[in-house]
Amino acid sequence: MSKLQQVYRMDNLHRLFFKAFSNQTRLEIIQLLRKKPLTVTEICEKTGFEQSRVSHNLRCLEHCGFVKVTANGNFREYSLDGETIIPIVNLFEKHIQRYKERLENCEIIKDE
Amino acid sequence: MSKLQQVYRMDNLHRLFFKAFSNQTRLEIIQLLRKKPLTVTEICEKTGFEQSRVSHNLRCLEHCGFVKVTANGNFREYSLDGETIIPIVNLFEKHIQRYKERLENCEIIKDE
DNA sequence: TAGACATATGATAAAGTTATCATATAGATT
DNA sequence: AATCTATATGATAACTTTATCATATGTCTA
Repeated sequence: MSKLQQVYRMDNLHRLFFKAFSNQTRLEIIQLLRKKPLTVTEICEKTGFEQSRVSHNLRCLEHCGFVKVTANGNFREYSLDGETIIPIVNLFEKHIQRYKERLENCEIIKDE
Repeated sequence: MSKLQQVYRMDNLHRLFFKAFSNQTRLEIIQLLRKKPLTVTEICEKTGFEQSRVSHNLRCLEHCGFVKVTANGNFREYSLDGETIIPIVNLFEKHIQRYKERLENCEIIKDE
């Protein structure tokens, strides 16, 4: 693999990683799971989101290694992957606090 | 501001923050600027991207506090914000290395 | 001040992402 | 086995994001 391909591949992985975070549904789920593991139904109740919306996005989060799932009878309990995601989620406050007004006003990455 | 509003506002800021990262153009620019400050023209040459594409995305990055710019005659030199962004960019390798195959195969956040 | 070079910006078509709907699967309970 | 409850998934319309084009602005030098 050439240096250029490697750089490209790396950028692409970074992009996919950040994409998983850059969606309100997934972020709200992540924030909820920071407190404790939850079932799909519980996530729906707490967020008000539709069940299929939650399931689709949990599938994404699980696939990308953000959450783990354990089957429990009829229910499936989702929890954050403590080793990698929790420390990352804990890290962004400094930048976000400093630049919150700007983040909220960017014309490229828009708040709807 | 209620607790709920505060949580919502926080999630939204996180989402905007990650959005700034979740785009290939912006990530390639960030990776280049990790090495040294560059002008718009230099970024265009190194990436092969169109000038207006680069300028639009630099505007976003500057607005959100990721890069700083200094005017230098005709040129404008862009550099990474060392205090917040460089440490963040240095942090993700562990997760990305561990889950790279999965990131590349997610059906929700797709590689084009 | 004219023109050459560097960068910025508005509008918009094309591309990508998301939520939703309808339906499927799977385990529990009767 | 039939039904109920919990969760998953495929298809797609609606929405969002992006790159591009055309053009504007700003700065330098002759």
